[in-house]
Amino acid sequence: MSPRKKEDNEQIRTQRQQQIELTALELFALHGYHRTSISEIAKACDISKGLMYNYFDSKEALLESVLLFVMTDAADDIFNELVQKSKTLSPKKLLRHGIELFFTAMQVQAKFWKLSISLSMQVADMPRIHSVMTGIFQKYFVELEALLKAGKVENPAIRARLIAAQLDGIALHYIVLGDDYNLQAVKKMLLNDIEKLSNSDT
Amino acid sequence: MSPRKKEDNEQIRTQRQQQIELTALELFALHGYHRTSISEIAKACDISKGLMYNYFDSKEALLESVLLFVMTDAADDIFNELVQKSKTLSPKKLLRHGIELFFTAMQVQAKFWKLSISLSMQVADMPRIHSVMTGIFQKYFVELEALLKAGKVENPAIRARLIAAQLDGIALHYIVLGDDYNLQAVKKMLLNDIEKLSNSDT
Amino acid sequence: MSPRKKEDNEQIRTQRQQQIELTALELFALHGYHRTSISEIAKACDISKGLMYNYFDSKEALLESVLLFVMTDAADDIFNELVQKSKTLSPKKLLRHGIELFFTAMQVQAKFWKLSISLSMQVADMPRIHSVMTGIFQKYFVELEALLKAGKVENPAIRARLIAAQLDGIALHYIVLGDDYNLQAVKKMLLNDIEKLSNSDT
Amino acid sequence: MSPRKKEDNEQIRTQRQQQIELTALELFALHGYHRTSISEIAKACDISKGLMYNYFDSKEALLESVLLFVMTDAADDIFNELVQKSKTLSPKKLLRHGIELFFTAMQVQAKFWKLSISLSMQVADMPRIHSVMTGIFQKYFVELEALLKAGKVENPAIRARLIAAQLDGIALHYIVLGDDYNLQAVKKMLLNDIEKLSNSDT
DNA sequence: AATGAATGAGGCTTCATTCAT
DNA sequence: TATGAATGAAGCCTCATTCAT
Repeated sequence: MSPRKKEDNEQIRTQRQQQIELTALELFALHGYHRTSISEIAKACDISKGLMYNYFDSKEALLESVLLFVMTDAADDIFNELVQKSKTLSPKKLLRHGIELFFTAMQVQAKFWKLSISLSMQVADMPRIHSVMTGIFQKYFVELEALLKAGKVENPAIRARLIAAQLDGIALHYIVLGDDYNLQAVKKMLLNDIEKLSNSDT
Repeated sequence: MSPRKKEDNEQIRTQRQQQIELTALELFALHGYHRTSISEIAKACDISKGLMYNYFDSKEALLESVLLFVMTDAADDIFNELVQKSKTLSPKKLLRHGIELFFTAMQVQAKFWKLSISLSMQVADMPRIHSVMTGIFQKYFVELEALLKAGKVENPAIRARLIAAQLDGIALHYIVLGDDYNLQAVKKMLLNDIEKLSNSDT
Repeated sequence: MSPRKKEDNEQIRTQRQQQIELTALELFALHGYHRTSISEIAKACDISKGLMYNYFDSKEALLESVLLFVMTDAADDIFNELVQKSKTLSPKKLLRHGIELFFTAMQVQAKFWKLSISLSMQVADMPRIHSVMTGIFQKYFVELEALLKAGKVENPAIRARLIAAQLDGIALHYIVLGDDYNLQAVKKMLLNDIEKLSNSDT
Repeated sequence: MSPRKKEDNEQIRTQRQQQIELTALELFALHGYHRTSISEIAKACDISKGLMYNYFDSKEALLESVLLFVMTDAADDIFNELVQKSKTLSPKKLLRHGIELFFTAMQVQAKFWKLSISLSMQVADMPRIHSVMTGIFQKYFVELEALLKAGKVENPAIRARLIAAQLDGIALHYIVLGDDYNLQAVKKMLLNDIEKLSNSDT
């Protein structure tokens, strides 16, 4: 009945959607959400403006999609790898490894952090986006807390928040200051701190 | 023609300018830079749109001015108070006091943080703003470093960056999560950590 | 290749076309011609947008078709019923019956009236639609005139126009004011007037 | 203080507003509300699109303004003249005169009628416009009712609705059919009917 | 016959900025 | 110094229509 086969269409849709999301992530992260126009994204995707609305109901819906995409596909990577390793590594080493992953991701997936942080400041007017953002942070806390609990760290809930804040703060400074920021030295000291933390608990 | 003396005029000018900056800060922080129009600011100041351009060349120039104002007048408050106290308090107590000031400021001057952080993400396109922002952070690091050096903390330069990151990370989470974030518990643990840090140095 | 016989195909085509017209009438009347999109109609018909153009060359052609359909199939109902009754009823009773039919139709087929009237105002730009509309009115006059002539009413041509105007005016007010309009009282008085009219002619 | 004097500005505003409203009335009536774009109106006024929004918050607000303007400035003319004459004419002659005024207005102010009628069909989605429209009709009924009551016509409330419907129906047909509609003959018969109506009440 | 991805023109609206006064 | 009318570019979004399959 259908001319272009159904699977073909579905594939086209999926590909296009991902293409738009990736491009939007790129541009949102680079210039910020408000400075990036639908036109720009469409042009970067080499499609018409109108087609954007075949895939996303509005600019805000696109943003939401990008955030969810990034959260599930990108942020999860760290935790997934940790989950894999968790079978072989001790909690202590796992935490250390997790932090190292964070530093790598921060540099590699700078886009994600930049977008997340910049958005997190201006989402009061966008309730759906705000709830996605808080979801990201809360999940982050919870997973870290589980890791710390496994490592028998004292007061893991609050400690998780402190470590998360530490990491996000570093990311923030790194994003703003770029290579002027001595990331390696900071990382080294942080790992050293964490080491002591675990020691003091054993 | 001009019964008002020159000095009066200059004073009025300065006051107006500050009024505009304060209003802009308020609105930029509340709704974001892009969502705040010159019209809104003018209306909130009870002056005409045209007059705005008598004081600031452009919206971006106003933003720059706001940031500078905020950096010199607002952010300095913490350090100034610390400088005052530095004559009577030990470095250890001074650091503790500084952190407590930070937490107070974070809650009281949330506007400033929100604006600063959100802007700091999107300034690649605004070089002047970017350089103001990096200036803010660098100054922040340097002053903290001096404090730590006085307290004989090891490796004060990097430690200063870590503490600053810790604080900014907490601010970031607090801004995003609001009262869902257990600020008091975090603060308590952080102070405890700092305490140990200083202890290990004595 | 085609196991379906030709006649079946034609039947399907005709059914589809009517289905589209009916759906379009519904939606045009509900939201207005301009606020109803081809997409909406297609979705309501559970067919694709593309297929719409297999049946109608353009949105305007669809409108024209809808109007013609409505004129021939819907408006005629009143007259057809009258024609049926005309064999048994006296002209006087026939007129009375016709008016009662009109009131019923106005309430039951409000869609038709709403669409017809609203379109009739804006057809200067749509000559084909305009000619369809004028055709509807002229036919209406002529049939009413015949009825009046049979009833020996004086000056039936102009009287037909007056009665038609009376009815359309009532419909207009009823459509705008809805149930705030005292339709029953108006109907009663109108029938009474008509009664007198016929009386004065006997 | 003010550069261009306040009165000047007010005058400019008033003139522009009226100019826009008049132009909009013209175009809305000619092509319908939905087919008339803000762009077109602006162009016809020889001003920028942007300026339109200095005077009206939205296209719908402009429409509302046009309707109110037309209702108070145009529709009132008939009643005002009647009020003037009411001191010298008998109610019977007054009604006759009113109807003659209506016919004149219908031809002279065709725009108003066309707009009103065409809008009245499609305002279900625009509550503010709908309430303006119903207000127009209700006022119309009430004033006519008062006139009839003064003329001691039986059941003036319903009779007012019937006459109003009669007039609006004639207007409707005249608008659609234009000069094919025998307006003079219809008018003559209508006046004759009204004459009888009053007679039968004396 | 049928689909729906894709286009592109056009619609409404906002807003930084200019300028006559 | 001060106003606010005016501009024009740009933004988001809708939709009739086309076309490859």
